[in-house]
Amino acid sequence: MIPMSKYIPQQIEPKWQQAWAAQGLYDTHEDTTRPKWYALTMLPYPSGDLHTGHWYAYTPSDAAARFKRMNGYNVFFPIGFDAFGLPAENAAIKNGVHPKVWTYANIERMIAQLKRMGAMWAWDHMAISCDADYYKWTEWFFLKFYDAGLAYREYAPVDFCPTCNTTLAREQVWGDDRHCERCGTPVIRKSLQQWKFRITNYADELLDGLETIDWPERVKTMQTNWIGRSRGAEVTFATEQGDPIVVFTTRPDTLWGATFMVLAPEHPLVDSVTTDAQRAAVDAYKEEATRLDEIQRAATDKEKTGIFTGGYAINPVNDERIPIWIADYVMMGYGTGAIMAVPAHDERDFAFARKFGIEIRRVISGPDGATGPLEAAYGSKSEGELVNSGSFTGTPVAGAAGKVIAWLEETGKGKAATNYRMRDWLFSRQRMWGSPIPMIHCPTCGVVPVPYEDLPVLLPDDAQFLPTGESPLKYHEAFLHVQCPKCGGDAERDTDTMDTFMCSSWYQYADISPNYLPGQTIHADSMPWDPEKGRYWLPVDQYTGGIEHATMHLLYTRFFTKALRDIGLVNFDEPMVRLFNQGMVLGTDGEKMSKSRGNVVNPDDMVDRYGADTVRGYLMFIGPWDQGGPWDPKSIEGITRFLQRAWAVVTDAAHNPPAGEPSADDVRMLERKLHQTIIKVTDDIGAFRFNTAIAALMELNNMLMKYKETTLPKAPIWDEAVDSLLLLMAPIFPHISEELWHLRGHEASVHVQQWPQGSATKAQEAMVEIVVQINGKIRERLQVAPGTSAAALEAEALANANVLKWMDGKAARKVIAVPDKLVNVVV
RNA sequence: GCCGACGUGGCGGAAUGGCAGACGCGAUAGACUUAGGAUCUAUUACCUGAUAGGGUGUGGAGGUUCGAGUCCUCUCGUCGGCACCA
Repeated sequence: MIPMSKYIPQQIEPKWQQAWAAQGLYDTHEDTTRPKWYALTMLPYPSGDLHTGHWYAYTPSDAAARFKRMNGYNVFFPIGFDAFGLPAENAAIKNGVHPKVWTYANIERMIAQLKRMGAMWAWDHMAISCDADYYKWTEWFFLKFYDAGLAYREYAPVDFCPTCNTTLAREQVWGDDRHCERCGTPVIRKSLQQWKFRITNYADELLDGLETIDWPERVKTMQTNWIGRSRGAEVTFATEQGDPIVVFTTRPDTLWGATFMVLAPEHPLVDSVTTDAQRAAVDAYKEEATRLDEIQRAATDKEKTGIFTGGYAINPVNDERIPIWIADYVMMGYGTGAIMAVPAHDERDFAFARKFGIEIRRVISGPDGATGPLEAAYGSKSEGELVNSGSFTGTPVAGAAGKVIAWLEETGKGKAATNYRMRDWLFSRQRMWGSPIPMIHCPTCGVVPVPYEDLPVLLPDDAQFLPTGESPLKYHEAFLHVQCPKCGGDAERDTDTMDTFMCSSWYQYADISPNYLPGQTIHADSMPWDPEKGRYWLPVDQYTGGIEHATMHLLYTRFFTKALRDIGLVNFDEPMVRLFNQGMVLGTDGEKMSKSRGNVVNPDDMVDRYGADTVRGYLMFIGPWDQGGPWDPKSIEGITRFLQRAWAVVTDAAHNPPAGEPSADDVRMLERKLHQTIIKVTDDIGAFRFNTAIAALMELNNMLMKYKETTLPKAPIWDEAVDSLLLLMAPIFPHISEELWHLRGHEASVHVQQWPQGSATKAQEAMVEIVVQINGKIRERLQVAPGTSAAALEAEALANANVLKWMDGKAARKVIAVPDKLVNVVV
């Protein structure tokens, strides 16, 4: 007899967490007899305080991992820290503590907080990206990319955050006001020497690969937009002097409508095409364009400006002479920095031509055959046909572009071309707390890579942090000065560090065997992780994390994996087979939790009060995981009550059983409910629908609660139901289910048990209720055996007195009968 | 401007085209209790009605269907992404 007792999570949770750790219950072992499952959640930054958002990201993914494990998978579920980053450095400047000290203190604190979640993480595989034996490999990857021609250094205008005092990648500049993704400050433009990765080499593959992975459509759409592939043609115009000017166009079918050409103000041919008469005005315009920042230039509602260069270009399709203008609506950074302007069929060119009185020549007829003057640009690609277009006149516009491209290629006037919106990944950061870029600048030899054998380039532990806005590495003599590996002469190290997205691009590989080959000399042909373990575990089967990384981390890590494949380190194309984006848990007021709003819910307080199981369960109960939702301080009580009732079901039942035997009907009813619950919970957890899984668990428990003082607990089905309930609860509520499992006399952990098998036959209702509708309105309900045929249902319905009453003597015009569902009589 | 997601009780939410509102919170009434912000029982979309019953109802307007929260068209609103990208 299980003694009656009370559910006190504060007693059982630490007890089981310690027991699990002592037993090594969650240690990872390769095991070829079971299918592997690599489950990973985006690693946290060690800010020093775990917030509710972390709980919302991690505890459901833990439940999903536990579920997989109980379903026979050998699950690898690592945790670690994405530990480089600016907050550590800012703290150093403020408090004079080295970022390393600050970071590792935070990590220690956060590990303690994370452990309270009761998750099944493989702590023996924890990777920390600021460990020297981790960033040794980050540097190694850089050198491999450099050797493969994927890393290059370029002097160009770049986005710079004046608050973070560093350059940013385009992906890290957000919103209409072009602000810094991490601090919100609007960025400024600076021209600097910066390191970039040729992610654009993989643009097509990054786009096409989206079709092969099971990722949310939202992320795929965002990446598709971000990559921004557009297909068209490059057409070579010529200046009157004979210099070629290549333009990119998506509408080669409108070439005959080009009435002028526009160059970006920065275009290299501007000076040579400009006539002396126009030179002063052109120079003034160029200066004005440089002065305007990107935001002002990019404002779409801005009035078009531009100036005639005095020069002319020859349109290769008809040898027409067209004026060359410069205008800031043409960007040097996209396409070729030059366009053919077809005002009749492009909105922007139309506005420009209207303003400056340039000819608008129609080369596509309207859907009605109209060829008259246009009041607005007509851009249809499907309706109308080409007019005034030489030998192409009369070609339907649908498909015309392809025909024109073929002709351009035949005649050598142009060729098919594809352009991308995405740019190369600028990853140099002018900050100290990141992985050093292992490059040396030698006055004699130029830029020289650090030899692989000399890795890692270590960050100095004695750097001085001053509020100058500049990296301490620039002033650290011991770090800075180095002998050139090539000529042996005095040289300097690169003082930029890598974007932390470089570190997080490969943590899924680091986790396999963290800090691989610690302290050892590594070479160009070394392997950054244990190859045998890698073959077993990779790639990641299920990745989870926030959508905010859609065009940053989630794009970079895909690029990284494709580059590793081409270098020969992995044999797959995509790092994460499946992705799930959880939503955001909001404050009580429905707004994003923030200190300034004062709506922050501290998870540690909640765990102190309710226990981890309640917090876990409540977060999963709020709503669909990908939707997020507001924290309701009252609603969480419902989960605590549920757990208390589950406790009561186990500990109270059959203390004072009434005399007699349980009825067969009751036994059957409980069996039915049990199997319905198993089927529902299995489906739901498998699809991350934790909210409805918990609702189903509550329903089963409510039934057990209702019958616990009856004779039913004497029946074997009772024990089966209670044990199954605990098994079904185990992924979401690991502590209480473990405690109750043992209270019921089981020896082995609930978490190593087999997931219960639901039986559709046993879940079948004895009688089903058939709704009878007259003209779609419910008028009667029939109890019939499941599977009763449509014909039998129809007969029974039409014989029913109440049905006949509502039919009001009219004949049935049509009867729809659906077995186990309904009968609809149309009169 | 373009693309995408989402609009259901007082609240969070549930519903393979087939009984709208599961489950939970809150509320109301009752039981137990010295007490209750504990626990248990019952009720709880709205209108009407004493009950039975009847009617209405998933942002709005149409449509498809025997039948629509679900599918289609238009529209309003909220949120997100992209945007002088040629």
